[in-house]
Amino acid sequence: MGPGKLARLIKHIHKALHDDANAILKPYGINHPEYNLLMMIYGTESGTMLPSELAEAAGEKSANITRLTNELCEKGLIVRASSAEDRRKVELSLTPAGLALINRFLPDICGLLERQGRDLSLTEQKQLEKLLKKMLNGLSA
Amino acid sequence: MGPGKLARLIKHIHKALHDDANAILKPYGINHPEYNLLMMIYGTESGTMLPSELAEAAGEKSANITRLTNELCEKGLIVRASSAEDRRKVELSLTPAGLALINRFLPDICGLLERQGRDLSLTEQKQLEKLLKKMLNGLSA
DNA sequence: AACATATATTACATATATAAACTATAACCA
DNA sequence: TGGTTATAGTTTATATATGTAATATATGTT
Repeated sequence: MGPGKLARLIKHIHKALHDDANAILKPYGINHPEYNLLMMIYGTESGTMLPSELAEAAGEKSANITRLTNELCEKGLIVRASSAEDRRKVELSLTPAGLALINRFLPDICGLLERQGRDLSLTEQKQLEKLLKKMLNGLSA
Repeated sequence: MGPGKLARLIKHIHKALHDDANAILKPYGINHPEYNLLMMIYGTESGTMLPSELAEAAGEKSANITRLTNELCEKGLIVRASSAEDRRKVELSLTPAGLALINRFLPDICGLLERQGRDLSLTEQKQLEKLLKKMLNGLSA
């Protein structure tokens, strides 16, 4: 195998995923990083996440999280509330408008996800996920 | 599988690969995108590539290629020469200094590539490459 | 010659990374 | 208690990276 071949493949796929997602999300007024944050909050039990948790999960720097969450707040999609137990912490949660937006773009996103996986069987997707996880283990992150 | 799980894995791996490569390359005065361009020219038969070919192969916009190749020119690692057959075209090739730099950082890079694959057997690496290629087919790029 | 196309660059706008300083709160400990 | 240190998040400034659109130049076409 050519040196760095896996790295190049990953780069191309990452770019394609990013561009496709941005194209779909643009009509909804958000970009891919903002979408990721919304979906992470959406996916929690409690309905809230801390900026530090988002930074960890999204692989972004805290300064970027502040910028991105500022944008989401200005758009009225999420709100900040200081935690009752530890008032240094900031709990981020979806507004009704944020939830409504998710429900509006979800069909489009599901279509995208389906297209992304259409060339792989379910078994292959599982296998790919397993291998990627294994690969990630060996890396600095 | 959670929706977008593959996309998140790809994102994290891409970031880790990018950061690791940048850390290794920094002492040599170049970054990961610049390294990619050098290695692509290095890998050709003719020893030269056009900006448009680099853009295609690297998945970068042509404006980015101009910027990156400017930097490489200023560092004396590559040179521009207008093509004899079609003077719109610009042929990019390595200088002796560029070639020497590649030979200097190659051992470090090989070490990195080995570490990146250390958690996967050769069979698994082949399998992963196959699945990634298949996935890339379904994407817009 | 006039027009359309291809290639690369330029100028501008946006996005992201990095690092330092700052606010507020919490934890610790003598 | 009072004083120190640590943590969470934001803010600010700066640097780097990338994307978009318009421009210049060369080529091909009719």
